Amino acid sequence: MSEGVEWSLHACHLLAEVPPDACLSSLQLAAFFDLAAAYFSKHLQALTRAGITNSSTGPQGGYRLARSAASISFLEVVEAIDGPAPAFRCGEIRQRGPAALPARMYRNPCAIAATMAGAEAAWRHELANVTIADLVASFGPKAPAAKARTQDWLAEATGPRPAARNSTSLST
Amino acid sequence: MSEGVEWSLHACHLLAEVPPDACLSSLQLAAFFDLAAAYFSKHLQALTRAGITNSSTGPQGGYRLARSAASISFLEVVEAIDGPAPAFRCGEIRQRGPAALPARMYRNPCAIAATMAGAEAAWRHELANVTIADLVASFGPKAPAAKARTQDWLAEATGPRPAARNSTSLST
DNA sequence: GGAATATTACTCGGATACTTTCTGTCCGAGTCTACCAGG
DNA sequence: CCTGGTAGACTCGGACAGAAAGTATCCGAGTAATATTCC
Repeated sequence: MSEGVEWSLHACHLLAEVPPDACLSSLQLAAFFDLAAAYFSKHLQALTRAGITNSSTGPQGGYRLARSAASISFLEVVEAIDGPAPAFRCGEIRQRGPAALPARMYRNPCAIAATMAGAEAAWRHELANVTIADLVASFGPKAPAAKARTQDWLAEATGPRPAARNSTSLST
Repeated sequence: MSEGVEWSLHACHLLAEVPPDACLSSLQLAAFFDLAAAYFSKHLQALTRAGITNSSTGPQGGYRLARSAASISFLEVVEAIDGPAPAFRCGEIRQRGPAALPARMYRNPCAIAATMAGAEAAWRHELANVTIADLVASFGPKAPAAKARTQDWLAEATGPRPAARNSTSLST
């Protein structure tokens, strides 16, 4: 599984903690998790393409959740990054080789493919039943210190306009 | 997921249909499914390394199941080919960045990693509950024609010694 | 004819290239903000 | 003082290299059956 899945889930969690009118740029998100900003933005683009996040350009622009955190499941994020294709792809090799029968004889699905599909369905079911909102809900009680720290960082990131922030530039 | 998983599961199914004293070489197995023999043997080696199959060298050698088909689960085969590592690997990125806390504060597992692990456990549970014997049991009733065809091919492959097969060689 | 032996052919196993996917980086198009000039 | 225009800087988005894993192939070590030779 792609590493970007982990990054994207954490990003969605953080975006869910942001006030609804504010947003975070890819640089801010990358800074929060200490990730390669350029590569991370690639995954954020995928989230936007999937309708999970919205993006705004220009100053004060960035990403925000496109809908409520309760409506975004883990599965959606995973599929947005890794694609909707199932991990196991049946090549129908049972229809090949000297002992094969005419194609019309294979009406039942391959038992191997069916089993793998069932396992994958169970996996997807688990991921579909957990949302970003669940993540947020468990964050406060389980890690109050981290939550407070995050809120402070968010207030710093979204609150003050960067109008007069570099009064003391380091010009030679 | 690697394509070799599909190949290996089909190979185990075919090996389960073979009489206990006989065995099939990698060339025979590859011929049955019309696969690249050299690459396919690589996966069969992995199955042997995992203790799923036994191998014999020399003429009349080949692969056979190392134990009963009922004791070989799909999960074992998948892990033999793709490795036992979980698909999702938690990079603990929550511990990075400017809002991170000292490492000792992170005693609870990452909620994201826990969710992904839970989904993967469900997937593994499904695969652990299906064995090669189940495959064999469903093969006959569901596809009698294919089963008969397979048995014929196996009788041809394991039965006659290839002593005097090339009486008409194509020499010049 | 029977048995021991050398030969032969066939098997697996690991070491070696090639392709696709994933990872990582960069620059351009578009947009909002802030500043400046004019009325 | 207010308004319009302009310049600037910041954002996303897609196009461009590098690394890793998966895919495909080959040849060598070892073994069991076979054919030969001798008794």
